[in-house]
Amino acid sequence: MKLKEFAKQLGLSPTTVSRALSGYPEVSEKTRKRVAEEAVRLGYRPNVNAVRLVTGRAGAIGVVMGRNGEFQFSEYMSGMAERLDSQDIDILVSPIAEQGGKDESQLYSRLATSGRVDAVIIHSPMPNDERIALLHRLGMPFLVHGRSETEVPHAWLDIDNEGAIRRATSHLIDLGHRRIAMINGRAGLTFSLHRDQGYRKALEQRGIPFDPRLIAHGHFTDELGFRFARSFLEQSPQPTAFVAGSMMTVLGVYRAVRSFGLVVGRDVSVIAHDDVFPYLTADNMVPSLSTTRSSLRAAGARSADLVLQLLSGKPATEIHELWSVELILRESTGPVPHSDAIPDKTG
Amino acid sequence: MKLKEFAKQLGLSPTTVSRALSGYPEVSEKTRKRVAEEAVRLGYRPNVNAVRLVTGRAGAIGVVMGRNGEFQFSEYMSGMAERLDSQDIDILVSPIAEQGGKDESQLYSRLATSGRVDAVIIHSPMPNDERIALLHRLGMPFLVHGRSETEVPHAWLDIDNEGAIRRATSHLIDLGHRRIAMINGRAGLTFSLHRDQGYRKALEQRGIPFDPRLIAHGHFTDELGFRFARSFLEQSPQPTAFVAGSMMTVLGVYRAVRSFGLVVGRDVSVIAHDDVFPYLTADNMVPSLSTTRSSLRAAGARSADLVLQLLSGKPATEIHELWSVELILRESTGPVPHSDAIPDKTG
DNA sequence: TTGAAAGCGGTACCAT
DNA sequence: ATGGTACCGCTTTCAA
Repeated sequence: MKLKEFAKQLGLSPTTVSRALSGYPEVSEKTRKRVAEEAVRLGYRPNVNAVRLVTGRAGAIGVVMGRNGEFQFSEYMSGMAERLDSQDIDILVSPIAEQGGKDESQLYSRLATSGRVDAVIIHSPMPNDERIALLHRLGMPFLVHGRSETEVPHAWLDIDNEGAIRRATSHLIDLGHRRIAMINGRAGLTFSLHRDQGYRKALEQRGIPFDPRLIAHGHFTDELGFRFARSFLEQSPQPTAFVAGSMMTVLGVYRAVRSFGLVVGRDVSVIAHDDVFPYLTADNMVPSLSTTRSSLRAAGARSADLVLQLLSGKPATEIHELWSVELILRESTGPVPHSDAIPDKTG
Repeated sequence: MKLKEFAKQLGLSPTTVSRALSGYPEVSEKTRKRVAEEAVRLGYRPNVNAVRLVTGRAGAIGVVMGRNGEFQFSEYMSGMAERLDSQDIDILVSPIAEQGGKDESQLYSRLATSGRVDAVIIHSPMPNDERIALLHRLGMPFLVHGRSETEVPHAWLDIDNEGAIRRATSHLIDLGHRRIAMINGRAGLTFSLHRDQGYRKALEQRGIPFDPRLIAHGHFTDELGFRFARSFLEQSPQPTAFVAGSMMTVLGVYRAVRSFGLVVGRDVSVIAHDDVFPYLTADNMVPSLSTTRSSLRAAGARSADLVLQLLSGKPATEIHELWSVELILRESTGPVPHSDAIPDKTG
């Protein structure tokens, strides 16, 4: 059913019908109501492609997905979807090309110039991210999930990674830990850097020297969690605590600790960042896991909001949101067990 | 840059340029090459919305995401994205409405009648799935990831869930297990039913009575894996083996087994279905986990292929693909330990 | 308050 | 092999 046909059935002009459906004020209330009812009854829906062509709006937000299907992705997307449910806006997931390569910028150029999206959301930015410069140059509105340090103005939503890890590390220090190992995300990404900084600042505050042998970077996988944790535990002296980047990482860390005949929460403390997944929860781990927590789903929902604001004209420079992170202590963190623990006297 | 303007710069008509870019045969090779080069140089890209309007094709495939961000989602999407990378086809993730409610059918109607997608992919179908009837009625091409038992003709790609679980269960029986617990997916979904059938057939073949107290259904979460496994282990006699529906489930199962002071692979055997995730692997579990394995990423890629075939005119009734599943034995499965094991003499 | 008509940016039929 | 032009289905001036 097309507009013209639908209008004819109502005995109105396409113009009036279009206006009625779009909520223009000059249509009489009576007419508007009748049109709305009949549209439902007869199943009339505007052809989105015609609307998009004539209005110049795509009615879609682009999300570029990393190559290796990250487990965090669906949680974030669910949040976005939830928020956009009421709006008539689509989410476009882009077949992504190689990491940071030429292909990737081509992808963004294509997205921008072909008019299939009104805005783009970028994930896992780097401090000096090319994509940000590129999208800015192309004039495509975008939101950064995470942050960058580039001069280029950009809207962003991020969690306080530095603060979260600083508090987590400080807490471990308070418990008497001195050799604290850190299993962080991929090197070079802003959030990994922020977490590194949080870790180092906490040590610094207490005058504990930073030991590069106690820090590792890589994807958030069970396997890397295990391998890194094992290699740390092979050191002498052993670390007595771990700060892990994700729930998946922690699975590997727990296994590694057990494989050394040690007990998490007694011999070794573990704390990790939790993005809150319905299928894997910190409370249910044994022992239950102390975490820095921030809902990724909520971030997705809020991201959708912010993009909408961006599209309705709010300047990118005014869209900066930093979320604080909860620190939730459970059973996986405890005092240093051995007599060689040096109680802290400075704080 | 618009077609008209671009054509003028080349000293050609819009018609010729359009044809050259779309690879029509009647354009001279020389012209085609020049047009292609200049398009890159001047950055000309057809406005997709204009193209969509005039051709009637949306250039997008719709995927409806479940409400609760399932962890499998990103893996499947990655596969699709990988496959569609070369094509100029978008993936539209729909803000999903309630499970099977009116909202959901409205969502599909909207997708179908508004022309934003050329085809839709349906997940987690039920034996008599309303969505299938609906999409068929609406004339929207669709692929079912999984299967249904409806009369309505539909294209589908599925893995052999029944065969996989039958083999897994048979293997456990071969090892001497008689009380085998099954933690399956959500009740009512086709794949859960198929797995139930595989489980029951394996028992039947060996004359082992089916005990409804040994089967449970629910979401694939760590927590449910734990709770179900514990409640099974509280029974007397205890089950000596578990068939689990997913990698997340198995995390809970392992924990539950340990909480009873039992050892997986010695006191209790465990086997699970593995969709193959980069972040959580069967090989790395302790003990390593025996699995029925099938790549969800590959399924995503193949799904994209099949949808493309569907769109190029292949009848839905000719698109039926059933993938067999690998059975991979690792350390989590072993013979029944106790003397009360009754060796099987029938097979 | 309503309607007529001019596009939005392409594609593809019909000529040449 | 190339060009002129009538659409695709809708929004939005402009006029009534």
